[in-house]
Amino acid sequence: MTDAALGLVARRFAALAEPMRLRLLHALFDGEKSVGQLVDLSGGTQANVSRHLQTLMDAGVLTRRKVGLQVFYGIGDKSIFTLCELVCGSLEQKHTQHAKSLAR
Amino acid sequence: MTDAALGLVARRFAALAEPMRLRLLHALFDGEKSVGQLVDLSGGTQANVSRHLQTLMDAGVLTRRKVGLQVFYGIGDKSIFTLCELVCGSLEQKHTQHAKSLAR
DNA sequence: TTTATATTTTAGTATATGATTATATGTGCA
DNA sequence: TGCACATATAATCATATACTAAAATATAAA
Repeated sequence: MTDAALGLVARRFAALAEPMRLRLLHALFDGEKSVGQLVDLSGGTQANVSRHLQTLMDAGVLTRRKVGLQVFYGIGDKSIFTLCELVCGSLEQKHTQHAKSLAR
Repeated sequence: MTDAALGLVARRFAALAEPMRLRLLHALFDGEKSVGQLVDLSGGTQANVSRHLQTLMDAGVLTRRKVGLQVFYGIGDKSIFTLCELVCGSLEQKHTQHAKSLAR
């Protein structure tokens, strides 16, 4: 593992290490949406949503499509789905284990 | 997706969003190691390695076993393997695509 | 061209986090 | 008990990043 490779991997994970960005990704799971739609869905401010979308773009996670005044973002890297599923699954498992250990 | 859940997932990804921590995890892929061994393998300082190991512990990623003076850490959450493989695979793909587009 | 709309960018501030140095804790052994 | 070793913690500083408000850009329509 070279330093460069480790840096790239870290950057990819860092892109996913933010609740608002995860919320945006989650909103994109069922297809691409405009910035305005994402603002409504996420409840964030327009500027903040735009900035987070840019961060995700830089990380190579999203696609971007301009249509008139609007910009549509979508999930460009399908590994994102599996990544989120894996983490959610692992956390759920921990959660149920914890619940069981309390019930015992 | 609740706020709490998003926070947990973000925290998990944040644990992996650091080159030094990835280096430590990589060193643990073939089995548990003592802090001293990890210091040697990673090239970091003792204090820094210890701190990062604690961060990974807090994230629920590692196991910890004390033997005499030494403390052995290991990978406690197997989803880590798949997570790293997925990201590496995705980045490799991007890299080769980029190389091909240059050669074209 | 003017106006309105959607998105991006910039500047500033607050907070979080990583690295370093020094110190503390804990454990085995003489 | 006292010393040596392995690891952990504390304090500090520097850097990175998130959020906010304001201004800038870009495009469509009047």
